[in-house]
Amino acid sequence: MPETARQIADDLRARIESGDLQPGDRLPGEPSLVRTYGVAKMTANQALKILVTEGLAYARPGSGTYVREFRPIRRVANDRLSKARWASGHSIWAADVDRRPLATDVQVYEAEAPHQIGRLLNLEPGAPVLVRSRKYAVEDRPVQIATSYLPADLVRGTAITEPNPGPGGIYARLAELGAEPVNFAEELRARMPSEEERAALNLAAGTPVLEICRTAFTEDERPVEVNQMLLDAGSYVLEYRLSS
Amino acid sequence: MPETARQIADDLRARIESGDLQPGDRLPGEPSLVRTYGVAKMTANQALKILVTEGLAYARPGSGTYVREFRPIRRVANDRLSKARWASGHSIWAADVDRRPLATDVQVYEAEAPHQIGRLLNLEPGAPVLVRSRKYAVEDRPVQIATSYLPADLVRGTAITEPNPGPGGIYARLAELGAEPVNFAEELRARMPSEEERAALNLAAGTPVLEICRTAFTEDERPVEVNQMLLDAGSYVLEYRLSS
DNA sequence: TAGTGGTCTAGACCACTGG
DNA sequence: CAGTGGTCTAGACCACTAT
Repeated sequence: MPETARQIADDLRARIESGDLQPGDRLPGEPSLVRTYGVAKMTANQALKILVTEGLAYARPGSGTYVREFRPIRRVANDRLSKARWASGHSIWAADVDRRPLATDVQVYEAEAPHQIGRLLNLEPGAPVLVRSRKYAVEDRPVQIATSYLPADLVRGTAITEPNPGPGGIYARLAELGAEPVNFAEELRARMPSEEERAALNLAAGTPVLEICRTAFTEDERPVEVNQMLLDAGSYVLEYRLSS
Repeated sequence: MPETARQIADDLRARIESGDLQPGDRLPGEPSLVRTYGVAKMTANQALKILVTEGLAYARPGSGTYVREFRPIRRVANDRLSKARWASGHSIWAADVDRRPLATDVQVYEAEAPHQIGRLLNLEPGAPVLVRSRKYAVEDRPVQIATSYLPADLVRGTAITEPNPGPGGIYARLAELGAEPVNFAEELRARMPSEEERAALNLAAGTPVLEICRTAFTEDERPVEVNQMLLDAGSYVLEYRLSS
């Protein structure tokens, strides 16, 4: 009787979705599945692996396979409108408030603009950019990697070239330079991570990433920053507020 | 020498990322991998399966395993700002223009408001809602499922209850009712699809979905529509434009 | 008909966890 | 220490594709 691994996975999935198995609960182990379904150990292994790749469970070698939990961080893209009375407190996904990611591993250096980035920033090919890359973590768990690119000619000699750019962050410093970002364009896509990305974000199998490319523009429509972000999709809910 | 399947997958992934293997190209088959790496057939199979679950390849049983392509549709969430001169033509991901998804399988019916939806619409528990569900497809390939919920008391007896609501769509009809949506809140999340979702969107393994919940508000901050969307992440790039 | 991916078995060894 | 998941082998059968 083929199709056995999928069958077993279906059974377990049903038990998860029905609430019979709660987040954090331990699933029946491989030996248990071998006994109750009369299959080979590897088939039991594959059944569990299906749930892991679906993001419904995670395996802890030597211990067991467990139902995964989903407690996302809320990222509100739009700051000014966020105080609007509409859409306050009305969210479909529960999210922990005040679990704010903290920046770590800040690295700042100058480099030649990558092709795509230079194009977004309206720079000549090969022009220098300031690169600010950092990782964000919550409770020691990495949740996001971000890399900002700014025209080197614009920011050289300012606090933006420091790992800690001072109060208000780099946007405050840009404002002091007469280049305050006021408009933003975000491009967003979801996909499975590469092996390096999996390692860098310490992702469980079956977790997609959200890739965001945000370009910041001044009042006179000049692009002054490109920020490329990679988010652990299992840790985030994004929120956008739009008018008109 | 363990770790073999991952090694093989790494080799193939490198060849894909280097451009040695182009999108659409056929990967070395299982028998070929068995010969060149001296492994068991099942190990070769698992190596290929790793690339499939990573979304880098897809398998066509009886034919071969091929490198996947990524030609997304661009979805611009914000309409009014979309004509801004900033952020025009500056996109990081190439996307086909004019591959517009078409709605199919439109179903309209009245039902009791699901718990979460009722909350978002500020309705009494158990209040009736009009449900409009439809599927969107491009070139016969399904790319999105969308379900809208509107307060039944508001829209009963209007063209909104028809599968085809007329020119301008349901928002034009809402405007005629004095309930024009002008503000929107979108919550967004990426995850792996369930089995049903995989089937409904005809998704390849290793393709995440984007789940979007959009609430529409009138000028006087009244929620009038909740639209729940499920997108094939491999088919979409989302764009948001923000001010201030 | 030959080749392909999909799946299963029965047994094996490993590294790790937890009491 | 026993129990867990992770992986590999060698062989098998199936349904499908392409020629």
